[in-house]
Amino acid sequence: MDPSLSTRLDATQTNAVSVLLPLPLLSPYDYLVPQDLLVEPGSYVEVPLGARQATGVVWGAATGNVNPEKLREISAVLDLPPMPSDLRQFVDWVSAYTLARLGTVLRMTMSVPKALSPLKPKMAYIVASAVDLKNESLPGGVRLTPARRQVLAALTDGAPRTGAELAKLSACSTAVIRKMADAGVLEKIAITKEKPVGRPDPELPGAMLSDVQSLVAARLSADVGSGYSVTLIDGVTGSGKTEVYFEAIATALRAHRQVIVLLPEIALTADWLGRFERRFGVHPVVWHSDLPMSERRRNWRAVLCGQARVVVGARSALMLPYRDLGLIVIDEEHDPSFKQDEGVIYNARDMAVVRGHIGGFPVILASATPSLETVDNVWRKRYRRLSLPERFAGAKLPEITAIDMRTETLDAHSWISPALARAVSETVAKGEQAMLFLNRRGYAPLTLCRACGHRLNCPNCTAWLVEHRLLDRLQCHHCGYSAPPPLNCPSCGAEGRFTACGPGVERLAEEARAKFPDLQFEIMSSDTVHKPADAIALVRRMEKQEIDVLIGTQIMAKGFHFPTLTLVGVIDADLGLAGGDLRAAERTYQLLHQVSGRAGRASRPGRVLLQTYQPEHPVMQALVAGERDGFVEAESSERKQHNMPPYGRLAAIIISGRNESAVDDAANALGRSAPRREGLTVLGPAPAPISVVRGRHRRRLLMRARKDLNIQDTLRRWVYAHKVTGGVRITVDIDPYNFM
DNA sequence: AGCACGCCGACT
DNA sequence: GTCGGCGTGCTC
Repeated sequence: MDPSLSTRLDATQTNAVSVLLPLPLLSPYDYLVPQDLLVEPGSYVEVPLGARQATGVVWGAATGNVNPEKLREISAVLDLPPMPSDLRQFVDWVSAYTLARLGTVLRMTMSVPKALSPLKPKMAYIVASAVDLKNESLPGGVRLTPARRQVLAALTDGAPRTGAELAKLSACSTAVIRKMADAGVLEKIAITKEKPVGRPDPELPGAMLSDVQSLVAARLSADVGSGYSVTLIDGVTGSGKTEVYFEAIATALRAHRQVIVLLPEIALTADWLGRFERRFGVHPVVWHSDLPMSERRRNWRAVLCGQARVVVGARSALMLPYRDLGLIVIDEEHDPSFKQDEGVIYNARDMAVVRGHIGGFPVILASATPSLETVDNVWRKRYRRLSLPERFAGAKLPEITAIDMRTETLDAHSWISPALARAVSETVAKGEQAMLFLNRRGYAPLTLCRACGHRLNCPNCTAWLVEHRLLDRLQCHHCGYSAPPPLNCPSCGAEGRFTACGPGVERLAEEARAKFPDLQFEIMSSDTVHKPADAIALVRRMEKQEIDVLIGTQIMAKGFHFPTLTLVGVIDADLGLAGGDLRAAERTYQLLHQVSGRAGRASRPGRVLLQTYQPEHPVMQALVAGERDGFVEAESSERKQHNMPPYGRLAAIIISGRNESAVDDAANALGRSAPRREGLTVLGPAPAPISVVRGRHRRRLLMRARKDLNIQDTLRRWVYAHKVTGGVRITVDIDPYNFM
């Protein structure tokens, strides 16, 4: 043993531990453990920090890298089960991989500070022991009025009720109750009741599965409890992926293991929850960003204490303190929304696999259009693939045709080609419905002045303002800026000379209404559908055939089932291909495939028309020919050639700040000191494509490295050796998806 | 994240 | 002369 270490341990009497705090700190702090406190790794503790108290987690042995005389004592151990060790390992791993500070990653797991302390007790009433209900004799000569009789009746089961509950049950005012308490008829007690979360029942009958589905379900179930594995369920839309992974969930439940299901935010629909409830008898515990505080609190505690058995949510559900996690399902694994772009920048799909590896349990990825990253892992035999090739109940995949827009003649300010218009008429004439897809919100993406050519742009960002005619406002989709449309041009002062350029869904709806005055149209975008209830209402109206044509953005693409929808028209199939995004082609393919899947989901066959100016593009060719695998292989060899992910590593370094020259200086300094070594290139600095967002100027550097190089080490030595001032911030994005 | 310290503009 | 803006730095 190192003698200096032993004296140091003696000096601190060895009863010190390290405590990680949910603050932007790089490492844990050491604290003394008082004799009367019992702590273990993972204990949630309260510690003094400067002048205040903070809650943290015991991370392990003392680090010993601070003067022992500076150490202060842990104040209290919270009355909670300790943070499980696999979650602590996971926090360490995520921090090391993403280069986010350790304390910042811990904070994601402690996102509900109120959940750490016990619920504050409420006052409730029970019948006083002196009251004899049989003889109706009340103490202190209190008369038994009808209202008072009602109150006593509401309490006969012995359960305490709050004043408000009791007043409601017995249809009287709280004054009656207070009076009865004062007279000694009721007794006031403190209660801390927490509504328990539902317990899913795996033994309820599941859906009828086809032979292939049963086989896949059985193989997934066999994995549960036998260690780490990753399986891709590769199944076309409507092949019953959900019902199949439900059986794996049932197996995990029988084995008393907790389960996470991650869904893209917009796929967490009433439809999905309904299917879960039909299979397991209750709603799952849900977790997403706009959950009310009381529910967040309850769910967080239910996860830690083990009452929550299945948690369904967006990516942040991965960071909750599960005590016996045994299965993670990532539905729509290819979806780009699993990548978090702010704060701790991470990809929930990849981190879920890591969590499965640390915890030693299976991870299931499901998709009809798996990401190239995942397919490559299948090819390299790191993941297993199970295929569901058939649409359930005999439904056929839609036929996809391209409309060559170069040969169609369209009027000015018109985006629906004659060919598509004909298809809409035919479809509606058969008593079926159509969908027009345009992935652009609002009326028009650009407004310009015909007098001087000025473009209306956002005061905080280098972006155009999007006109939203339904709201009569101009909006910036990058920072949320919103203003009424001006009368005069801010540049030349000309009045009423503005002209809208390009279509959004609102403008498309205007054209469609003019072309088909007898049909019913409805717009579906995040502007018209805010709550799940809005979506349910819309689905109902579709089912009742009150809508002939649905016009919308990508929120229509997922999780909705419209039985008599048989035509999908894609207005601008090329839209996502512009811009130098590494995954533009892959993403466009996935999105258009997804939207196409809305057509003909029941007994009637569907068809899809893609309006494109480049029908020879590999994405269009693959969609039309139904050649998904060929497309993925072509995309793969393209990426391989350029050493792009998944065949090389990528990291973006973003330098931002309000002072443009300070940002430039910092970016140039980073560029000059970029590491030079074999197998590694650094590009930039260059202004970000949207160079100002929310008033912050941004420059980017891009690092590309061979797969066997440890880019985190390189980045730490390079980027974090720079100290920046003047409000400049440096962010590192490992495996970037967003190049804006 | 808080909170204190510290150095430059408009007020009792 | 002070009050106060929030930039920088520290908390075991």
